Amino acid sequence: MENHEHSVQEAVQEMVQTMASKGWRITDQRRSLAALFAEAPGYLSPKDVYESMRQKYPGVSFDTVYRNLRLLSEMGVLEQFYLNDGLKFRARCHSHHHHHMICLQCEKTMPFEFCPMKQLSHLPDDFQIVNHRFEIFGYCPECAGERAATT
Amino acid sequence: MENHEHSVQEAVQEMVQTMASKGWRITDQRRSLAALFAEAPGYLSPKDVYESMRQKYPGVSFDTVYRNLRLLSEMGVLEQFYLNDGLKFRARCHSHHHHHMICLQCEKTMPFEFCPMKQLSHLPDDFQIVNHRFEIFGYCPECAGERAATT
DNA sequence: CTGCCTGCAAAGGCTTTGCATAGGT
DNA sequence: ACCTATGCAAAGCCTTTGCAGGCAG
Repeated sequence: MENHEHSVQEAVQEMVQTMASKGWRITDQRRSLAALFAEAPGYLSPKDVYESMRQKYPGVSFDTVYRNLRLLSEMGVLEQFYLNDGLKFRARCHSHHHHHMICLQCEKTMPFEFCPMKQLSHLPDDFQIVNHRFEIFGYCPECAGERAATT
Repeated sequence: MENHEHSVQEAVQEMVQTMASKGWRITDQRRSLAALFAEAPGYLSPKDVYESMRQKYPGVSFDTVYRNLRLLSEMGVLEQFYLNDGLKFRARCHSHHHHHMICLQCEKTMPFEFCPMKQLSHLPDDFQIVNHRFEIFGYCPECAGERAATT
């Protein structure tokens, strides 16, 4: 939309190349799917994806959407997340490690740099850490504004 | 099992009283359900709960389990959590604020005190924070041992 | 041309809902 | 006695699977 136009293109290319490198066929739909996630500011449900794809491919079916979401997740291009109202997907961040603030209304995500694991000490040291999760939920500036206005 | 026998009883009482105070009937099954969660060291799936309840009440039905899990969640007695393999429940911690380490194998949870929000500064201050989530995933001492032994 | 990808249809899980009966208050 | 909670059955999602035809490589 603004000046990240370039990185969106890059992201699509990266996803497509990942698919191709694993021997998957690059269909129009899969390219569109990659573009959809590259541009999405937040999480998308299978239904969101279906609705969105249907505008361009009226005959698209739910099972194809599910198949590709699943495959893209298994391959690490997308990441799954259970928000309160079900399973959602977003492009996985391949850049440096960071965490997100997630808007409870529009589900847009905003990255921030602080990682609690750096500060963390004296845990029981016999617990073998594999990964972690840290998210802050709330309302983004736009949604917070709306809510304040209508209340 | 050991010396937290007392607090388990207390927890059951607390849950039962919460139900009663909202005008709900205290059936044997609901009391058992409360006991089940008071004693559970980690997360339970609806199926786990069903299997467990069935031992005591062979005629129990899945829909009753779901109904009560839902009601207890809405009332704040239980909390829901999507682990990788589906929706799970556990008794909500009513004590002081803390976070958990969660074992990827046995799904047992272990509390710890560190909260990243205390350390957190310079987030975009126009994001209106509502709540947050911080979990560390890995293997608990027992499961880590098993894994090391069998590998 | 070959074999994966798609759309269709149907099945599979998990969860919810409607109704008559059992049971708490 | 009243009214909620339960069990049964069926329906409702959401997601996956099997199959024949279409399309990328």
